[in-house]
Amino acid sequence: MTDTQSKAPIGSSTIAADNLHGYIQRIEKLEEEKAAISEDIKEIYLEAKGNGFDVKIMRKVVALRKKEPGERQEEDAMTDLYLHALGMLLGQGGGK
Amino acid sequence: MTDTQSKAPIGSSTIAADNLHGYIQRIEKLEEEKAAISEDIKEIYLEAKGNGFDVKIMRKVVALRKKEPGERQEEDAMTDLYLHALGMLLGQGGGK
Amino acid sequence: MTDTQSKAPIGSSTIAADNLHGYIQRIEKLEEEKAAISEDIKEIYLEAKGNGFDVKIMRKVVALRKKEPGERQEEDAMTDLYLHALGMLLGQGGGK
Amino acid sequence: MTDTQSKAPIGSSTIAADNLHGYIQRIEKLEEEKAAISEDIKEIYLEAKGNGFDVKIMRKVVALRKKEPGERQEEDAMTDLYLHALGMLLGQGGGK
DNA sequence: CCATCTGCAAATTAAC
DNA sequence: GTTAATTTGCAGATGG
Repeated sequence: MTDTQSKAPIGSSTIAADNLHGYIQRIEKLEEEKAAISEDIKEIYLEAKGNGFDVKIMRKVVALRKKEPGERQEEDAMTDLYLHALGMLLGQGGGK
Repeated sequence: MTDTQSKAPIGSSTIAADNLHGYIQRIEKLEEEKAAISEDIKEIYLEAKGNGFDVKIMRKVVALRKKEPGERQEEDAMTDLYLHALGMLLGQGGGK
Repeated sequence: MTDTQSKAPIGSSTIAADNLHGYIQRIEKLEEEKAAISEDIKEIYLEAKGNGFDVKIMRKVVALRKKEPGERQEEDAMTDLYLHALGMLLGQGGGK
Repeated sequence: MTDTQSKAPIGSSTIAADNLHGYIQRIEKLEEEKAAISEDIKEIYLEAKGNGFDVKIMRKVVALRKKEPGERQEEDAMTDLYLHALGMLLGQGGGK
């Protein structure tokens, strides 16, 4: 197994540079797509605004709907955590 | 009364609610796509890392390429100016 | 009123450089203090751990206590927002 | 059995709770101080901005000064290497 | 237009 | 050493 293959990224060969190029290009492509989507979202908000809706509230609603499921998870995690702590206080294994 | 028809969700709440729903759904769909793309980007960085590249530097490179050359130079010049004012920048050629 | 006084920070005079120096020094001083406090906090956690407590849980508890008051505010804000949205749907002022 | 005395909050929950309380209080006190310092720092940046300095650049400068010179050069060299591999870095002197 | 605030992305740091 | 969590910096939006 040669050095070129195993690890060394740049400096030893142009293969590494090609790889880097590939990675960067793929990333930049995806970032463009992401930016385009952000644009689309903004346009929808504008359209909604044009139809009389309140953009700020809409954003809040979207944020809320995104959070709701996660919040339950967080609560569960806290419950587990408290149970764990309780177990510790009542004499279970030496607190880690 | 033209107000009801022409512009507003107001007054005919069902239609308004439907429209709102539509907007929200379109937005949430797009946000999902955006999140998926972010995931893809992260994976590419991971893959690159697995092949020996330095993720932090790659991010830096991507950021640099995103900036207009002029903007970049301006920022660099300003930074140099500040460093110079502080008595740093003793002539270490390296400059990023 | 001369240029030196009004705005231009660097390039025109050494006064600006001195000011910059002062700002940076004050900032760095404060950041050191901040880092020292972070160290102190870490030590307390270690001490607690040495006495059998679970550091991860303690961190969660501290975080929770920090959030609790704010969460009530957030809930209130959301309630207001919903009331507002409801008002909008029922025919009150044209959504901005 | 010395365990109860020597090490653990376990088994004597009141004492443990008291200890825990003490730790939490000390931590919260320190975190308040830390937050206050962060506020002070922000104010200094604001003040500098009011006197014509560029906050973003100042942050950059502070970050640069925090890094070991060697580390900094290494990072810069690596960035150059990557940019070079991508065919950029055509000789535009400015480079920070 | 400036300042403040929220939400997002990145970097640093801690836990495993 | 790698994932996960806290913290920090940045950008866009909002209100004065």
